Amino acid sequence: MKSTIKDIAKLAGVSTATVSKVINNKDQNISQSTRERVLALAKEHKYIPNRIARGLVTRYTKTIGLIIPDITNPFFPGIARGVEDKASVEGYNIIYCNTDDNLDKEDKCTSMLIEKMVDGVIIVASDKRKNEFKNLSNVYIPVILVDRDIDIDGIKGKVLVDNFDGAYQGVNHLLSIGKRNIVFITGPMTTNTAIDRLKGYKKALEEYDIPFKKEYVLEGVFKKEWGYKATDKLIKEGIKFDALFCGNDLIAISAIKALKDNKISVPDDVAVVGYDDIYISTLVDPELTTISQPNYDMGFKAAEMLVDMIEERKIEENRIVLKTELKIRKST
Amino acid sequence: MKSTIKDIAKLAGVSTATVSKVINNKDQNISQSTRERVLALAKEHKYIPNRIARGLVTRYTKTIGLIIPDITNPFFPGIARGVEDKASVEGYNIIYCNTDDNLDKEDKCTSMLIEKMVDGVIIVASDKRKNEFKNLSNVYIPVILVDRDIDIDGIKGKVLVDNFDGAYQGVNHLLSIGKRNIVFITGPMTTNTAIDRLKGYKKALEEYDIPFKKEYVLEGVFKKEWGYKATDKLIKEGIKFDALFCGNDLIAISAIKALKDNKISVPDDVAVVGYDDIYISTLVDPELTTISQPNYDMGFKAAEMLVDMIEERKIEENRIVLKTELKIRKST
DNA sequence: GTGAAAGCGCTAACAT
DNA sequence: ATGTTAGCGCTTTCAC
Repeated sequence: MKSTIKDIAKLAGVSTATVSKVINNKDQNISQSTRERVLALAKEHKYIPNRIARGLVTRYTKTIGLIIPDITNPFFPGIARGVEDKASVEGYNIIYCNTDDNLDKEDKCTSMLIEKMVDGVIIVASDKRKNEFKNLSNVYIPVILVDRDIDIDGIKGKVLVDNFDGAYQGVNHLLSIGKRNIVFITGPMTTNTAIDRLKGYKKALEEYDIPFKKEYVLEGVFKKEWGYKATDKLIKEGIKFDALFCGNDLIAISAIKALKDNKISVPDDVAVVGYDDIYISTLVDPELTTISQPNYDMGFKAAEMLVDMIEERKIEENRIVLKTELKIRKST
Repeated sequence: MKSTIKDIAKLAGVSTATVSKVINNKDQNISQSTRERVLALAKEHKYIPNRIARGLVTRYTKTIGLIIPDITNPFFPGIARGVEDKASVEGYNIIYCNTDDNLDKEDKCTSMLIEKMVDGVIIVASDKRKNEFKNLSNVYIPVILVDRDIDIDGIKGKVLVDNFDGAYQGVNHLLSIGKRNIVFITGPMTTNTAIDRLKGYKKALEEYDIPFKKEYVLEGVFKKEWGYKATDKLIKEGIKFDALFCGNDLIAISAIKALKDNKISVPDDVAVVGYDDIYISTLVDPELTTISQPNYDMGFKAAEMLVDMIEERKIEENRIVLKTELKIRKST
């Protein structure tokens, strides 16, 4: 049977208050002898403190909530791992939920997290969200937004990635290797992510005095099917292009597939740049040139910021924008 | 400010006991009028019950622990998602930890989970583990092992995959298309997973009256680097082979890369079969023939079994072995 | 039908 | 240097 603080107190012949003090090594006013006795007994009887009970009185559970769209999407495990790594060294556990970018599920998650008294939450929120998280509004725990820059009331911090610069780098690279007809196969333009990247795309073109053509922007979804479909359509419609700048690696990889199926060589005829640098991008043929996103770092930084907030340490920045990195490989 | 059961009780002019009863809709002996009044007040004041407090008295927190080696490894997100999906419909949350197959981290995780009073745990445990989880031994919560079949005391259930049959199917397929010199590039033979697959490999050969050659078994690690290295070595050493049966898709994909780099065509010269069916296996060129593992189902079934145990429902089976499925694609 | 009281395991003043 | 007490928010038994 699990032993409680009472058991240890009784065995040591002291009060529970004393045991509590030595377990949490608070207060130096405990004699060395009782301290040792208590510690020895605790060890002997495999005493594991009950954090639930502790949390009820201290109001801190040492648990943080992590809400992401879908752990099965290769973009998110890096974030989840970064969060957990930092959280665990700080003594926190992670309760994680998937939302499929569904607002109802997000609300359900936040509600459950509140019930469980998490100390804070990290969320990759749906772009569809326009208003605050209703469950989080009347509760004073810090909430950090990751990856998606959405304007929501009550958000205490953000950890983002510079999408403008990322796209700029990718397109600039294509231009620098002589490509001039660069098609941008993007996800939904309702998201800041896609909007910022389009800006970066335009900026790069501008610097090379290349007029922007809106028929070179293909708006779809961030899924692999879209890459194939979009590329196939370009070819069938006879649109002239010599490069593809893709909204993510999945799109890029399936675009390459479409090109191959149409006997168009990569990178000679058409160069392809992806986005994300999911780790299979080095496994495809040709290896994919892509914009590497610091997912792990995003998670890590978010956890760091959150813990700092929870423990009321001084926060340097409550909006961190991480840089992406262009990885030049064989597809360009 | 968050309202408590006391607040609602005061507002409704009843005792906390009454509020508790209506919130948990226990006991029919509550008049319709008070029930409605309480419910209305709870809604109006956004009352969210505190499960931490509740857990302290009921001994159930509606939380389960999920311990996996590394969420960043494409094999695990499917399991994690399956677990969460089933758990959440049953009203449970997931606390997740990564262990990197490190026994110390596993022990640390289990200890934290006990501190947080989880109702049960699902674990993909390290093959290195020989003895029971010490933190879980004197606490009476169910523990379910997933994917790796390890003999540990105190385990209440297992959800596994038929590795013998999976390997048998893969090798049998290679034989059926006329391949006779089939190399098995595997992970460490210290794991039941690898051992069972070797058995399946042998069985298939036997049925075709092909003698087993131990130089056709290359033992390494379940990482992509190993696939390239092993294949490269085979070629350099001039070993004759016409098929590769790989321990996982990462190995297979990088093996294909090595073949291509050596101008060996896939599948004509050498056919390749992977294992796992991580979703990029349809994105590589050629699309990979592989053994599809029911990861999501494993997680889902494990959560189902665990919740059944926690809620003391009748358990049909405490050892589930799921079937794999051969996906024939372009690499064979 | 409803409430009073005890208690889950723990911590935090405040005494002593 | 240690103990007493109250209480975190909730459920549960038993009494009315």
